Amino acid sequence: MEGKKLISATDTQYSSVLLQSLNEQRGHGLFCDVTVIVEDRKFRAHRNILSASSTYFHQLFSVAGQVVELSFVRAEIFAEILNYIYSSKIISIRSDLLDELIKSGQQLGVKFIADLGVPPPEGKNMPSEVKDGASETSASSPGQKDAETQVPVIRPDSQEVMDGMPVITQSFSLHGIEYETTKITVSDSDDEDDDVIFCSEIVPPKECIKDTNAATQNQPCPSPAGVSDQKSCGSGGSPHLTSTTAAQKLTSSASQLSPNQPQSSAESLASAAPQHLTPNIIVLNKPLLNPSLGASSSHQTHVTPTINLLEENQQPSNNDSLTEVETTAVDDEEVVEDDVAIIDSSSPGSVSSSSLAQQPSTPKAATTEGSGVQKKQVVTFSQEPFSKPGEFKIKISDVLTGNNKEFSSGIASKNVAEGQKIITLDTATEIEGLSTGCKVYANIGEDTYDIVIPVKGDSEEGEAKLDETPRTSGGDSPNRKRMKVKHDDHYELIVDGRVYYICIVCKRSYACLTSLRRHFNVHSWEKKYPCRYCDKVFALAEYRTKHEIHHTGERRYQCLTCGKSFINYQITASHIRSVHSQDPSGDTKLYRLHPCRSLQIRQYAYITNHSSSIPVINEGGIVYRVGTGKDGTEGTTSNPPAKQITWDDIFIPQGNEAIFKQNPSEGSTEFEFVIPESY
DNA sequence: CTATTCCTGCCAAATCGC
DNA sequence: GCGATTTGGCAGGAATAG
Repeated sequence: MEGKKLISATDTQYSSVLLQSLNEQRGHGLFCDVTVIVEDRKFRAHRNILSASSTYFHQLFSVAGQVVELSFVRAEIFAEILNYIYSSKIISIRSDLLDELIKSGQQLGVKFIADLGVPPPEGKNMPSEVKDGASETSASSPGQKDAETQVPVIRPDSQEVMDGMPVITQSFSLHGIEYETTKITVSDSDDEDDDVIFCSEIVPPKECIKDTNAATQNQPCPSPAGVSDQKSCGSGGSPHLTSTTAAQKLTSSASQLSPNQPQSSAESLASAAPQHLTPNIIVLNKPLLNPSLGASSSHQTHVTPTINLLEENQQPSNNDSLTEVETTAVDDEEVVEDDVAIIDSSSPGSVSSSSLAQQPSTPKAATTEGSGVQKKQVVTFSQEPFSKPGEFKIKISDVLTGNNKEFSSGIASKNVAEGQKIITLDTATEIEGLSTGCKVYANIGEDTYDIVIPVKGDSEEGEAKLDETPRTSGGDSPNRKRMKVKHDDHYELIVDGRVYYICIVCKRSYACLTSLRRHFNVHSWEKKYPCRYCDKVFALAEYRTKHEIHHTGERRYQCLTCGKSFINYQITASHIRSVHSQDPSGDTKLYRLHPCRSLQIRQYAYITNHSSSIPVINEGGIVYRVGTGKDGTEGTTSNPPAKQITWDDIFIPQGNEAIFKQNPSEGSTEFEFVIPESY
């Protein structure tokens, strides 16, 4: 016994080194597994880090996919918060942004930042004073240069650190630095993109992300990942280029996690709920369903689900409307107990109403939606005075929609006010299955709306399939029976028994899941469809096909009245309408669609990452299929393998009149076509 | 105004999985 | 072999560009 000792060793540097390493990884995009879209910026990060630092993300990632979007925080603020999460420091934030930072910290459940707004007990330096001090120091601040060094100094005893001197408490240090507009404007130009991840390019974050009013204007490209693959795709068939910049909201509030005492938590909820409202939130608490989750199991969870579905055409100019809504909609109080942060980032119901009322801040868009801009907003919030777990009001703000007629009819019938409708439900009747397919039932009058978040279990991605059927109890979506689900790419909104699939990224709704899947590739670029004749890459096979038609010049649409052939339906229809004054979409077929000769239809050949199937065209104009598809016969589903396509194959005349005339606008590509001039 | 592109419901063919 | 699922084409309306 003697001589045996227990030895403990603590690496005091470990945590900081670890954090630094993680931050470096973030900077290089290494192992980042989530993209947070804020305004039109994208932030790559690690789920674990975010969820460990933020109760909001902790909740959100129990249901969300790899792409989440926050609409209640501005990008520059979120950048600061993210920097803090990865560095434990808040560096050089403008004093006038501090309030917003604190508020966002509260919303996100980042305790440290949220606490900046809480007066420290007994005479410690108050962040509010800090803020004031910082702002005051703008006039005369002797110590600011030093403050720039950002060396935190812990001073256990409170000292007066006003007048621009760094304000330091036991738990944090905060420097007040004079903010110079011009200076910031200059510096942010390089810092601004620090956390913005476009495509696969990741710039290591620097520590100073300063404000810029023009921050959102300097985004180099609002395109989603994968755009870089598009090289010179230009306007020709690159729909993805415009797809993710809209003000889209996927937010989730931090629900309330209370410590062991159910009653106290209920009380806290009861006290907090009347004052708080969570705007556009999906809150799904794993602890609620899975008591085996360590610490979570000891907490009672209050869920404040809000689902905000907004859909609109990708009009960057509209981005702000809802963002403003969110930022104004939170007036938090925070209940913190011990180590468990209990965040109620919900907001007063009145604010919610205002948030919805602000929606018309884009009245123009709202009223034009009839032609295609679609907004669907479903917001649930706690019943104010009677808030109990599971009891919510749901508001549906729906701006219609040219496409989803049924959807609009279902909701729109509720009320219509200049395109925007706000529906307030009395109660939501049930919330269950939150972590594995959150399901929200909302009774609106006689109609029942089901909101389903079909999260695919714990699947990382790409493999979850089947097995999920029991997740949604109602058998609402037969399509999901054996659906292979590769991503958490959508929500399901069930309106009167009809299932609508909502893209999690842009919130577009689809009546068909296949349509959504097809669409989602615009965001994910999981599949890429390269043109076989040029560098262009498309997110949809059809776009590529149509584009390639322009290379080949084939005219498959033939007017039955005059025999003229056209390259696509639109031209054909236009011709029929203008020349023959007939309706091409009528019952009588006024045109004929010839089989595609130049292209191998139905190829099931696409590339995911490595493009190896782009044909090579030799000098003789012969197209060699290089590489193989799934089965080794790329593009030859219906043709013998290794078939060579020649330009003669491409320009086989169609019948007697199919003599192609190369339209300068459509066929003058990089290839020389020998085309008869007579047509 | 015209041409072009984008979008999405629908459909059929190809493929997958049992 | 069969049903389910995936894939891509088509129609036709809407949006956008010139």
